[in-house]
Amino acid sequence: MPQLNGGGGDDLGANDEMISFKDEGEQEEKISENSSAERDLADVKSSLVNESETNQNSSSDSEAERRPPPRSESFRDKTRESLEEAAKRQDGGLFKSPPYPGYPFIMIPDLTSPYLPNGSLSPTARTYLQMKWPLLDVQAGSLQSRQALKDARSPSPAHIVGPFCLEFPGQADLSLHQFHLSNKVPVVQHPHHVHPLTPLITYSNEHFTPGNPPPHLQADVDPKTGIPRPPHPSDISPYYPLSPGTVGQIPHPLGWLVPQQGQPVYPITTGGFRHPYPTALTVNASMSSLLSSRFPHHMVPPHHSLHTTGIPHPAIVTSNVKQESSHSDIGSLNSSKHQDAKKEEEKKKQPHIKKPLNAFMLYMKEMRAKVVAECTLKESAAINQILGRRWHALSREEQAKYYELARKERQLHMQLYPGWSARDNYAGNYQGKKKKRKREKQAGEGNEHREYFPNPCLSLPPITDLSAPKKCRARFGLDQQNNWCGPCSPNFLSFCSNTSSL
DNA sequence: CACCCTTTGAAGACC
DNA sequence: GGTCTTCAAAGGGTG
Repeated sequence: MPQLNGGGGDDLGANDEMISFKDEGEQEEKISENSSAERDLADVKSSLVNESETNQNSSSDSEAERRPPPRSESFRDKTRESLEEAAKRQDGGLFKSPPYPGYPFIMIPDLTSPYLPNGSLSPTARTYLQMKWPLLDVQAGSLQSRQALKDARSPSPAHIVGPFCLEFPGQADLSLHQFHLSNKVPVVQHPHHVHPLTPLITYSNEHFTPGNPPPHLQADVDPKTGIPRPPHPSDISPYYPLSPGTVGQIPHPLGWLVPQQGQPVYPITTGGFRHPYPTALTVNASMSSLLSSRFPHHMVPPHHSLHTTGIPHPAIVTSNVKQESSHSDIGSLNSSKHQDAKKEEEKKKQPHIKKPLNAFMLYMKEMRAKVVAECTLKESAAINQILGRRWHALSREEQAKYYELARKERQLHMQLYPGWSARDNYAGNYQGKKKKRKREKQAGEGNEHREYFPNPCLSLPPITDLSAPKKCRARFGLDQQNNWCGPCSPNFLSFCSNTSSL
């Protein structure tokens, strides 16, 4: 289990002890197991890398280099080297080896170890935790069961297996040091060179016997994949004291948690959250002090309820509603209309809580600037195509970082907005900015079965949607085949099979 | 000015 | 349970 070098209380030292592979044999086994699948994936991925991209990124290229080498031994060695490098680089000692072979993504520090013999938190641990998980100091309490439920179905991509690779600190990929989750926050180099993804990084197994994980972790296994899952943040929250002053000094990997340079980067909602949001989520004293120290008083309501604390979150977007005008209109409305208007108004007052970003979105956010800089492209659609391909070209370990980060985002989002559902943002529910979805149009135009020709500069072959027949079947059902479009109808299929056999 | 485009992933809806 | 749809970000393009 990852942990801080807290046991001895000597925070940043003892670099040479950091990479202790007590479970090396076991780990090697697991790596070997995964290596073939990893090779396959790497092959598939490398085949996805188009020429234009590789040309564009001759400097980087290194995507191929970054991919895990086929040999597990060299992979392990490389990992070890990277770990050592990383450890030397990372303020000495915060980053340690992946102690849990079975915990591919374990990045939560061992929170039993950061404490000094006298019971207090070691300075390093305290600083680290304050930096990385300021908002996780939430007394999750009632949330835990719910979260556990969600955890069980939270994504754990089957292709992401094996020990978490710490190669990235050793990579000269600046972008990884620029990671920000915040909206509209300029990408900047991390001042302390603390990897922004540090929550994803494992620590020394000093206090862990690989085969004997803590009980609360043992039980945390993805029921679908069987892959052990890292503990969710609420597990660590009780050990996560905050003191105002230290947090703001270092940009948070989840950038929105900490206002950048004192700017209210994210709009503070004055309307609070809608009623269904429970008040069970509370902020402990240290959290409150953090908030009150970092935000004006009017932003920090006196009472409990994290969601009413006015924590600036990028996910919150207040709709631009002219409340005054609606007030003046109310008088002229009859009672029913009045009520409707009132409801509508209240609806409009609700802040728009955005979906947490998924792994790819996080990746895009980080890499977009880099791609824009490398290419002359400015069109997001084209850039996103490139990013999509790069995403596939990423090694499993690199993708795992983003999956893990996204998972933490979701957990955090869930803690901040326990009652929120993605459904809330569906058109019709959200009264703010609404888009006319293209899908609606496509359904009528029947272009859902078209051949898809992506950006020609990406030199991709056209993709014929072979799964098309399933669409109408899913949409209308088997008993309404008369509603199926031509290509979806069984007759059409038999016709195609006949003609193809000719 | 609102929406489209384009990507992947998560979650909800639908059959 | 499988499939589809919507929405997350981004910003130039389009009507």
